[in-house]
Amino acid sequence: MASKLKIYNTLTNKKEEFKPIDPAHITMYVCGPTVYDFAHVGNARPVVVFDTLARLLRHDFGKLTYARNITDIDDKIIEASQKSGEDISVITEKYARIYEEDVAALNADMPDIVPKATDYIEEMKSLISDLIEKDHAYEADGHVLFQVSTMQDYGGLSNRSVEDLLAGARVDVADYKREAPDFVLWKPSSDAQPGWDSPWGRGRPGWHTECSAMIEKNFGKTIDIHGGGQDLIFPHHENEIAQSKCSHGGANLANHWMHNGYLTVNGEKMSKSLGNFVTVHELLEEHGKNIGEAIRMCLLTAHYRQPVDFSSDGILQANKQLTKWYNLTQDVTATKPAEEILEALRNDLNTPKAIMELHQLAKDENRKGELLASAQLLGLLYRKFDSDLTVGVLEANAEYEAWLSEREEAKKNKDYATADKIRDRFKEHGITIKDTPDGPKLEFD
RNA sequence: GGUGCGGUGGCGGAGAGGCUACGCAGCGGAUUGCAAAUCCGUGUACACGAGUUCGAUUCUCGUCCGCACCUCCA
Repeated sequence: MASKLKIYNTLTNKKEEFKPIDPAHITMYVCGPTVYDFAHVGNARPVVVFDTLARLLRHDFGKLTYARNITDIDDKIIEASQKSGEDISVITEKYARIYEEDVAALNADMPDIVPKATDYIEEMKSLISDLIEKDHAYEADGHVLFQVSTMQDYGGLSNRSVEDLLAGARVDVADYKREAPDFVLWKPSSDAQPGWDSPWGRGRPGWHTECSAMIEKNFGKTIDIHGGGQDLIFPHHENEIAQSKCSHGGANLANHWMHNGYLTVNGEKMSKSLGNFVTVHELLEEHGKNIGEAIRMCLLTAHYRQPVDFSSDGILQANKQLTKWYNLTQDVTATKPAEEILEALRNDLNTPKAIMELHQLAKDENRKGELLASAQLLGLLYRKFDSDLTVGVLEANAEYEAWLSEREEAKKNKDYATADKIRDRFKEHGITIKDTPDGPKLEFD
């Protein structure tokens, strides 16, 4: 299918026409979580962004293979294990499961492939051997390091030059490194640490190695799209490129590199280290699973390369809007996504514009089917309508029921003083009563 | 210091060289016993300075400010 998709490519810092290697089969890889803790809303942003892109790609091209990895071997995990006394596999399996549940609540489909780092140890080892053979890597003190200066165009993704990196080393350089910017491909493990036998002794892979190995195994040398958060541009993606290119005779690892902006809190990046994070899990616990859709909508209200500021107010506002649309499309059958929406999305995934178009469609009596189909392309309005969609709607309760019928009675007798008194009584309980054509409804304030 | 992304109405947030989205809130009105919901109406905002142009908020340069990466981080 013909598509005029344009995406911003971090490699060139330009918006470019998307040129698939094989238009009949698109390949995309996105960096996933390191599973040792709950994912916060910032971690959820790439999930939602690339899930939305995946939906568009499937719509436009038909076949897409989308991979998102799970890092299940990492120093942070080892640390967590030593702290809690739990086995590493217990920790990683637990948090991988929670991650999948949380992400499902955001209506992000499971990727086609979810490779785990520990399933690719052999592939990583052969990549490392290959790099040593090609004189791009060297062994030192139980480590294997990639020698950055052996690659001429290192730094192309993040616009850094090897000279600058050599000159600007600010951190203490480990003494086994030949040069400051060299990075670890393999590191030794103590007996207490998990490790695998290798030609360089018992050890474990460095962080960047897994993605290169997984991509090669699952897709080959070059994929269409590689995605992740902006904080991965350097050093993670830069180093992936270095490893893969040097091993593959200069072939591009990915033709298009896409990076989403941060989720911020009061203008600052949401992050573990700043402590200003909110986990998806706790939001779901607090507001119910259905709030996941509102979180998704919030994340889509800003363009993916722009920062989006997190606030619970924003989520509630999104929820309100979704409820309106659900009401509007109650008896509607989805038809086809509107051309306006597709056009917006094909322009570097302009989701804010797409949402604006949803508002327009909502105004048009004759385009409800398109509204629904378009929203679903964005991963919204996917649930069957039911009256409990509203967050905070109360369960039936004998006492409240009694008050309600008392009030209905008063209303029937035009005894509005009593009716309003009962409304005030609800108010004191933090509940707002709303008379609708279907009878009174109660909502938490 | 290097690299990148930004500064748009009360808030959120698109956008294009000239036609100045959209949502929320606000205000006015319809409707409602009153509210809620709904519907109608209502707002010329684009950091600053210079330049290019018939015309710039949109292009160029400079200034100021914010955020981020350069160390683990989506």
